Amino acid sequence: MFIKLDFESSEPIYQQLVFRIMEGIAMKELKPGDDLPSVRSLASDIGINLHTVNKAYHQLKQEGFIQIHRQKGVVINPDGVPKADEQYKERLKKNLHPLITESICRDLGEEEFIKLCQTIYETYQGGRT
Amino acid sequence: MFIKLDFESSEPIYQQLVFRIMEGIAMKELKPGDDLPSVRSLASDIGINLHTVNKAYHQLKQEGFIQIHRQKGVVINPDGVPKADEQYKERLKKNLHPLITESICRDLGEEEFIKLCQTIYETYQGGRT
Amino acid sequence: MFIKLDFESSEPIYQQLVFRIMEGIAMKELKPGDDLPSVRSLASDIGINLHTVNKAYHQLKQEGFIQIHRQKGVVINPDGVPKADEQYKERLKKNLHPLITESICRDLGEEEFIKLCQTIYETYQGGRT
Amino acid sequence: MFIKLDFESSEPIYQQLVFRIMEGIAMKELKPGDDLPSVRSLASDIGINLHTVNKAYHQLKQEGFIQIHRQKGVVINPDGVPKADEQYKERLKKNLHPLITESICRDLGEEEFIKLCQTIYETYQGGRT
DNA sequence: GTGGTCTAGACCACG
DNA sequence: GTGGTCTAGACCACA
Repeated sequence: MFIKLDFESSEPIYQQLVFRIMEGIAMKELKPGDDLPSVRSLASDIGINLHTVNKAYHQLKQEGFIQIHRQKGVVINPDGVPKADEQYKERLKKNLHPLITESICRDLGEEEFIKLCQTIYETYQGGRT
Repeated sequence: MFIKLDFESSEPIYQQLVFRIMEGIAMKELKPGDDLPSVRSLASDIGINLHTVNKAYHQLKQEGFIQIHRQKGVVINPDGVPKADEQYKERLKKNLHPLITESICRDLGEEEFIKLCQTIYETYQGGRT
Repeated sequence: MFIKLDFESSEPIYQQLVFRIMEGIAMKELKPGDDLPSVRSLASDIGINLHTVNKAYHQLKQEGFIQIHRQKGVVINPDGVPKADEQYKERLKKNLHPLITESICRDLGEEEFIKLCQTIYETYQGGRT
Repeated sequence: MFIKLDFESSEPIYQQLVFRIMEGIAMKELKPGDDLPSVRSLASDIGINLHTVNKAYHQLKQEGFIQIHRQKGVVINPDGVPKADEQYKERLKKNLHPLITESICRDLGEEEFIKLCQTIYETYQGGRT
């Protein structure tokens, strides 16, 4: 797990962290049951405050990606991550909408948009090599 | 132009407003050269602060969607909206990335994801009905 | 809204605060749409840190009791509080279980236990007088 | 005595253990004078730390449920478990209060709440089957 | 050692 | 003035 954050970005650090960990899961670098570093060690590794890590972990817990055991630490949800349900699809749609709207305005066609998505999907094709 | 904002959303009002106007353009309800309501009238129509409308307009101007003339008012850029360039594609990719990452985690396949995008694209197919 | 907390208690302050606000709702002192004090003012009123209030508010938001508007402040969910669903009943049962278990051990009969519950329910009978 | 603990729960292990043993007593599986496993054997049976079992035992002793003899081991209090006194009722009430408060907020009526309690009481009706 | 809680103080975006 | 974020540092319960 190499975690690289962009401290210049307006995206909150804890949010970036959430996505970096999701990336690890999508990449199969992190598998159900795997340990995650403790809030303290991860915080000091990245050079951020432990509360920031905590917030990221709690959001991931909230969404069912990880489990937090009081004294033992943090693990990827051994039962696997919750599947996409209707609620998630709605959320996804709502997030996708403005991106597509602007793309249409800028004359970026459906085919090209989808090709772009596929490019990103390919990033995850092989998983860890 | 019916503009509906979600005041409960965590998305800033001005940002929502920007996208609503982009939607109008994508829907062909707003065409190059068309007038937009003045800051004042739009603000009072929607019932929001002047500054909020102002911020939205300036962001749209900044991105080349509209022109703001001191006395004549606000119009959709008569030369049309700037096309998608590499810089935009990069931005789009960056925004798309986390959405795709989470979808993969949640086992939402590429096909389904793309189908979802197409569903949204269809919304704009006919333009205003 | 008079909010009294027990700083000696082992129950976290933010948790107590959550229940005090729920009490206000149960008592009909707080009705859907009502404003709640800002995190800062409530914190200084009670004499605790604003982060503690924040945590309480976010838990209430999470459970659908309140809405947090970025700049406008905090209100009781205008659509009313979410009804008890199966999930809640399960949680309630799980919380009730040990209480009943110990009561049985201590020879406190079902009738007396229920009478005790009724006593508490009566507290809320009239609402605010 | 089958003891099942939920290591994912936020409830401390020793607390869960206390309630499991109370459950045994409420179920009449454990009767006054009965032996309990030694700290060591119970800990290794369940796969938890010695200290954790110790803490649970001492809490039970503190409340008069069990007796701990240096060499003879641990037994359920031969004089029976202490009856519910006023102090216990106060504690019970305090624990019940927030559960009832939230139930009222969620529109779960008194009748249904009591029915739920009765359901739990029934679990103990027949004792061990 | 772990996470949970609380405090204190700071800066920022928003409206 | 509002909530959102981040930092820093402290104490506690648990195992």
